[in-house]
Order: sequence, then structure tokens, then C-alpha cells
Amino acid sequence: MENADRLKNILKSHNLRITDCRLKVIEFFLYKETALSQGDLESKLKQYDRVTLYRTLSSFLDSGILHKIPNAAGIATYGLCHETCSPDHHDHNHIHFKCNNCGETECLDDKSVPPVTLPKGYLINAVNMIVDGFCAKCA
Amino acid sequence: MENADRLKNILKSHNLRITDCRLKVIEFFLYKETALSQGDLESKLKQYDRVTLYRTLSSFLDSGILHKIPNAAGIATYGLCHETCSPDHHDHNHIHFKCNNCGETECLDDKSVPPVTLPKGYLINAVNMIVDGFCAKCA
DNA sequence: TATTTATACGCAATAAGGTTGCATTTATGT
DNA sequence: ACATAAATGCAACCTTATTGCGTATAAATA
Repeated sequence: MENADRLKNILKSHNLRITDCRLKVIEFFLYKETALSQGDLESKLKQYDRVTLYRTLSSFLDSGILHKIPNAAGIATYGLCHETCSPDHHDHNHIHFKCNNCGETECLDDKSVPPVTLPKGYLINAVNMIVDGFCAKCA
Repeated sequence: MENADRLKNILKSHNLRITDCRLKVIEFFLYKETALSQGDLESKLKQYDRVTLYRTLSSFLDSGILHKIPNAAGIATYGLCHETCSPDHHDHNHIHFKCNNCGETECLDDKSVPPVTLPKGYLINAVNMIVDGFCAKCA
């Protein structure tokens, strides 16, 4: 099946070994289309150890498959990167949206973050925008 | 001393009892002028129990003295609210800046978040912007 | 000012998230 | 098929987050 090949190619292109756990995690992200925390993975992929999932997320973060999404809850959440991201260069300019009803966080890939200026002397590395409210399904 | 009165008035105006711990916590926020986590408070205000500090932060959050600042680290951090904030209505439109060198997060009260538009069907409650890079001191 | 009472505090305990070390298993290059 | 570097699972530990409960105390009231 070509879908399986697609998943494998994502790993290959990021120089990661192909393992069941990694394939399942990527598949889950692609299926959900929302930001996920380690807890989300643990409850859905019970066949894998907490630590394995933790290290899977870490390796995906390092290799540019996932990016961390800031939130106020104090729980690390992750979103899928664009194809254009690599370990040394993340290129994210989209808005993150958190729904206060269903609790899901999603990457609005079509919505780019407006330019900002900072006070004199500040150097900008990256800009993150998190909007909360009600998503299209919950509004 | 009038400074003490200022601190007490902040508590009074938010309908909170005046206690040593609460005064010290507010004083610390005013002094630091940066966002703080519970861990920051614990290491500086060792005379109070962790739980007391935890509940102090909670009550300040509920009463509108503090607001939570999203971050990618997975640790809850808090910033002082404007005078205009109340329990039922937070009015924040400033940019948060996280320095990748000194690690401090600050509220750039003078810098307002640019307006954003979302896809059809979305309802916006609040917009949070976190910029990271190097602050004026570390650049 | 003394008394009452609702609230805050400190301690103990627990849950959950995050992280590391190590022995075993497995993916992949030869 | 074999060798080896990497991934996994388990145990363990640390930090942060959170609740219950008895005691202490701020502030309302008499």
C-alpha cells in the first residue's frame, strides 16, 4: 500500500530508522490533524512504552518532523512540520488555534503570522502566535 | 511606607485577604518585571510552603492579578496583569518575549499584538504572541 | 477590644509529566 | 547471514501539579 510507503519515506528522508512505533506515531499525527501531547499518544498507542513514545517525540523534534507548540497548560504539545522543515532549519509561520470547547489545538497552515516589530536592541528568532476561542466545529 | 500600601491595595481591590505570602509574591513580581514560574517563587521565597505558593498563584490567576503565559517548555509561567484586568475580564494585547540567552520572559506592554483574521467559522477569544530571540541586554 | 468565622497555611500524600541508565532486541549496511 | 549501531522496554528518579485535612490567622462583627 502506498500510504505505508509515504510514512516510511518521511522517516527515511529525515534519516530515521523505520520502526513500528515511529510509523504509528506519524500515522496518528496525520490522522488527527491536530496538535498532540505525549499523553495523547500514550492513551492511543498503549502497545508502546511511555519512554519509547517520549524518545520518539524527541527524535521527531530533533529531525524536524514535529515542532513544539507553546501553550499555557504546562504540557508539551507537538504539531507536524511542513515538508520544508529540516533539523537545522524550522520554517513555521502559521497561526496555532486552541479551541476552548473541544480542547483541540490545530495548525492553521494557511494563516501566516503578521509581521511584528520589537523595541530597539531586540533580535527576533521566531514568532509564535496562539489564538484561542471556538473552532469552526464548536462555534 | 507607601510601597507596602500599594501592595495591599492590589490585594484589596481584588477581594483577597492580605497575607505575608501574597505580599511577598506580588512584590517579587513587581521587582523582577519578568514572567515567573512556581519554581522561581519556590527558590526565592523558601519561607513559604510549595503548596501555599501554588495556591497563591491560583488565587492571583482567578482574581486577575496574574495571567498565564504560554510557552513551549511545558512549565506554567505567569505575568502581572494590567490594572485594568479583573477576574471576569482579562485584557491583554501585549507581546511576550522570551530570551534564548538569559531565559527570561517579559511582557512587552508597549507592543500590541497585530490584528489577525481566522478562517470562516472561527470565533476568537484571545490572541497570544510569543516572540523568542535575544533581549536588549543579551543581544 | 474581644469574639467569631471564613479563609489561608503547612504538612502529608498522590498523580502526572519528564528524563536517564542499562540490558535486550532489532533495523540496516556489508 | 552477520555485525553493529540504534531503538525498545523496564526500572527508577526528579520535578511539577494537585488534593485533603488539621491548625493558624485575617477580618467581619459584636
